[in-house]
Amino acid sequence: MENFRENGDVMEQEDLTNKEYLNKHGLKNTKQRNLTFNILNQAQNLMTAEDIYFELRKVDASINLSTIYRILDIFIEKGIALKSTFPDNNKCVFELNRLEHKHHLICLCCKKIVTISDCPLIEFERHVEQQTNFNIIQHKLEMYGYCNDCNEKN
Amino acid sequence: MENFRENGDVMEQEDLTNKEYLNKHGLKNTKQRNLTFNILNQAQNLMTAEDIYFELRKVDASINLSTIYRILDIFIEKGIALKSTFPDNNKCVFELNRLEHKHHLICLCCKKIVTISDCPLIEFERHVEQQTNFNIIQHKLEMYGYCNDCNEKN
DNA sequence: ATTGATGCAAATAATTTGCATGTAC
DNA sequence: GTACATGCAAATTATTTGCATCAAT
Repeated sequence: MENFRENGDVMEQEDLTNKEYLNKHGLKNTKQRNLTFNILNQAQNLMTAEDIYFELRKVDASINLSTIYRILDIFIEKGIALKSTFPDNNKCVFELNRLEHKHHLICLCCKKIVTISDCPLIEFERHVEQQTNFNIIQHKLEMYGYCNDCNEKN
Repeated sequence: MENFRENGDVMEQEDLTNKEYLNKHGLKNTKQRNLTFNILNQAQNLMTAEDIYFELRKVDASINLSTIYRILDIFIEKGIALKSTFPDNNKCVFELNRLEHKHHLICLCCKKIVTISDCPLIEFERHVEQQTNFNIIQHKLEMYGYCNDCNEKN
């Protein structure tokens, strides 16, 4: 039911098994990658490598944190996942690269993160593709400011 | 000569001394903050905390790296500066929050970073402000894909 | 059979912190 | 004078790496 962006095309994840999806990206279909993909796919929020690790340990106690890092690196290189950092802490957070993606608005004062569903960038992406000859497959937009509560307090 | 975004308004940096600018943000005007601001203001590229540190040491050998980190934290909290991380290495890079800002397009394969001068987000920012009651003062947009060279190789 | 992936343990390196001293207001 | 900023040294912690073993193709 989820849509993924795939080299400029829309790809229906339900059309492919995880194995097919991984193989398509030149990746072996290992248990660890499969599980990591599933966790990210089900995630409601951005997850740190450790969050993913703790989830995976529930399923398989032998899994290792450095494996998660290696999987995330390769997912990022393939454009399967996206990595961000937010002010406040320096952990990285990860999410799948989806067609139906969200952006984030962060309060610089209280660090509250608000999710924005609209995305104004579809056309702009095309424009940049033509201008640069890149094949663009994802983007990340973060907006920063002060929320109403913090504005009123100051 | 540089324009800075300041609580939704455009502010001409040349109108204010660094001291006035820092004070306006509730910050004491210390030598270290003043120098850090100048370095970031003159920077052509994104700088790491260490880059800034090495530049500052040319001017004042007694300056300390942890001070730079503290200054950057506070600049970020005030919306004076912006922090990013790129795939490949996990150092953070910093830049001033300018009206005339750039965005980045990154090749997931060779990690090349291309600078995009257009920004399609001015109106969208207003829209999100109304929707969320935030006072938005900056944003960060990164696009990811594969460059022409890497596409041809694969 | 081959190539690449994983677990483990140890290393690395970026960033943070406690505290005594210094400095802007 | 007071409140906050800095330098220093030490601590923390996220992330990476080398290597032997294991698993997918």
